[in-house]
Amino acid sequence: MQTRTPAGRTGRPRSASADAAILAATRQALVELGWSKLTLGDVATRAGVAKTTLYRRWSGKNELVVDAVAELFDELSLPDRGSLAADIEGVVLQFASILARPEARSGLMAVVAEATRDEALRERIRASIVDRQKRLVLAGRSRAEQRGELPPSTDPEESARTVDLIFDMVAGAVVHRTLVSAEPADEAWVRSFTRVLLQGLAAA
Amino acid sequence: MQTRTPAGRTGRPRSASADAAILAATRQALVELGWSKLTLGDVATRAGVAKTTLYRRWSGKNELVVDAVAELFDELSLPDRGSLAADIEGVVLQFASILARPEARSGLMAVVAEATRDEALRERIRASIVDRQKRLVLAGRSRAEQRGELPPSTDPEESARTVDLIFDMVAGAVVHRTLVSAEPADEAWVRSFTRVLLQGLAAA
Amino acid sequence: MQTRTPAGRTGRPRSASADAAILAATRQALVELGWSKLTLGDVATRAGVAKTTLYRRWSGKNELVVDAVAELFDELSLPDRGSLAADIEGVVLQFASILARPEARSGLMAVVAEATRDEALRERIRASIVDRQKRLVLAGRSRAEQRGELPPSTDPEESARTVDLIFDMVAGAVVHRTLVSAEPADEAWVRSFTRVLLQGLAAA
Amino acid sequence: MQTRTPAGRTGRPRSASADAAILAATRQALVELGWSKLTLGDVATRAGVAKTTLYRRWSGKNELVVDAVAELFDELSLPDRGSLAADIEGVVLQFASILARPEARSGLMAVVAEATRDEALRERIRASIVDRQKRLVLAGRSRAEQRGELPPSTDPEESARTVDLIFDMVAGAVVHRTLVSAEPADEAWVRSFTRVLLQGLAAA
DNA sequence: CGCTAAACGAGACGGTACGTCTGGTCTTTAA
DNA sequence: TTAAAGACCAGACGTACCGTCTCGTTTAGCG
Repeated sequence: MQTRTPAGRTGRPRSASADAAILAATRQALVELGWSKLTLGDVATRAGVAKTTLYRRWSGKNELVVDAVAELFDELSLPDRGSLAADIEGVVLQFASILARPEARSGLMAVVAEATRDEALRERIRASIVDRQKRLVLAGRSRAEQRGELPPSTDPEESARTVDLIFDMVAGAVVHRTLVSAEPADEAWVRSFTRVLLQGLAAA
Repeated sequence: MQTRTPAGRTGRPRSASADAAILAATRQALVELGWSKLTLGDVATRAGVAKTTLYRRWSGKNELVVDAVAELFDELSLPDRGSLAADIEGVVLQFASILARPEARSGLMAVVAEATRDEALRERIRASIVDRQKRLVLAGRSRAEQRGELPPSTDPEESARTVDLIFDMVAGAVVHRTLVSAEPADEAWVRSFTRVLLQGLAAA
Repeated sequence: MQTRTPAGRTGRPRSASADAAILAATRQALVELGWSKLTLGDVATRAGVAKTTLYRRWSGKNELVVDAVAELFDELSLPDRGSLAADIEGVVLQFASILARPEARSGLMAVVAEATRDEALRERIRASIVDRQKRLVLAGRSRAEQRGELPPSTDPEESARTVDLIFDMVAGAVVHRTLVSAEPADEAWVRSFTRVLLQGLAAA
Repeated sequence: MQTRTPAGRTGRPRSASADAAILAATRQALVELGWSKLTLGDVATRAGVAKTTLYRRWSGKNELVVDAVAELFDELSLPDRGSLAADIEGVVLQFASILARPEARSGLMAVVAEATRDEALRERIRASIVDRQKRLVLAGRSRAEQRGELPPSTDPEESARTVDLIFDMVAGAVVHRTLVSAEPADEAWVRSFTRVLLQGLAAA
């Protein structure tokens, strides 16, 4: 088993492969069982790891699931489709396709629910998932400015507010469509939604 | 404890007050403990009721919480504030204020998370909560048509699609703002959001 | 499953058959595994009972084993073999044959060892096992007095001291012979031992 | 840290002081925790030694405790008090005073209990503790023969049987009095016991 | 002197049992 | 028949030790 250099000096170093195996096992268990029937003992067994090894790295189910789900969103990218509207449609479709995967659906919503009572968990979600993907909004605007589709932003505070609003509207609408209304966020829906969003932003 | 006449004739009748006591106890437990630490035994104790009584009426934790949360949304109404934009701002603010309550936050998100793996639960949520509140969107549009702010709708299918889109955007954005971004959906934010939404709908 | 009337009024009564099944399973596990490898989870499984049922009745491994072992000694009796010496030989042989059983050996010594650090356990052992069997010494003396082999006891305190001494000598010697020296306490040994004991008591 | 020459040739020699530190730490832990709550990790920590060092020298908890307890009995000696009876009283009192120490009580009984299911451990106990102390019985008889209190022994086999019987009676009675009856083996008790034992042996 | 090889401390590893808690069911007496 | 009470089975929880294993680090004797 491969190892990595630990912070401290002495003692057997932690296995690096164990982390990856545990996160992969967590996602697999989310697919098969969902969040509420996922048990850490089962995850450990699937990962070929002892329960103690799992608890040595994560303090509980919520933290583990956040990390397992966060990795899923790293595959998001901003494809260059020629126009701002098309770029946004593209990334919204990618987001919808991730949310269509069962490990993302039940994992993400469950930790968000738990986070309503746990400030530390909320912060962990924001750091690992939300803020991490705001890069997409920023990249989209910067590319649109280069194309001349948008004027260069002047007021940075106003700009940040707009980024947050866009993010809440995009993520919120896709999540609600997918998970609550339980309808697919397909191309037609994404096109309608994107048109409303962009026209509204342009007019406001 | 008061009783009501049951359908059948013989035997001890079911207590009518038990239902209300159980739902109230459930909301109280959601406030204090959150969904994941809420136990049915504890709810029964708080309600002054035996566990068997609880199981006789609800099949499990999820169903109970859905009913307990659904009652919260019945207080939503569409105030007449003079214009479509103002009406929408009003109802969005009401929605945000409900979501600010802890029993709604953790209860709602948790059952939505569970529903990702449970078709029957998803249907129950849609019936008890979502579809039940679409009346607000319909009432808003009908009032706007009467005021002449909107032309009368012609294509009923197109109309239903628009209602769904509005609902996903409103509910999704408020939920994401409140629970994920963990920022308050205050008047300023609601005004910005409403403007983008209405302008976008008008242009599209 | 049979039940017995509980102290309280309401609620499902405890299963009486569970007690017997658990004690029997404990003895079986002592035979197969010994004290240190006996686990309460395994005992529960053998008894066809949930762990909670076991913990509801006994507070831990030691208390359970004391009760399981105590039952073994209830089969001791004082056979009438015609003379004091022969009676004593008989009961010592019975005692040795119980100690030859593996469930008695490892169970008894282990709880005695634990009792060195646990006053409550020591008291439980004395009440359940030791004092309970002093009846044999008393019965033996009373029968010997009736036969005229011993004069009637006069000083009750002196008499109690003698009973204790006899008990310590008999039980101690048999236990040490059987468990420490690991030699069988067979008829020859018992005869030698009994002769020394009785002659010594007679002379002193 | 001091070292002793090992059997092999090369490599770092084992630390001699580690053995003593470990045995002392074991006895200390027996006093504070008793056998069942004594853990090898804790003993290693107390001794200022790594767990691996401990396992390099002893194969497990039982072997370690046997060695730790065996050292306690090496301080037994046969004082010359002028007569056989007095000599025996003296050594029985010494034995009782060792058994009054908590590290001896819980340690000794626990390993005896374990030994009921472990032939190798039983042999180790007999070699390290029991047979090692039979020297006291032999020394006592030889001194009594020199004094003329006893005739010289003729039949060696008969003689060995008697030594074993004496040992079982003495050790058994003191252990039972101390650990099971939980009464002190004080001078008065020892005198009563010794009188019965010697008179019995003399008569038989 | 440096080389070699075993012993050292530290601590992570896969396991196993702990004693507790919860979920959902069942069995009693009382209303 | 329903209610309250509480025992029941099943199984997950998070912790503690077990005995083993890998590290990097001494520390002796031999060349």
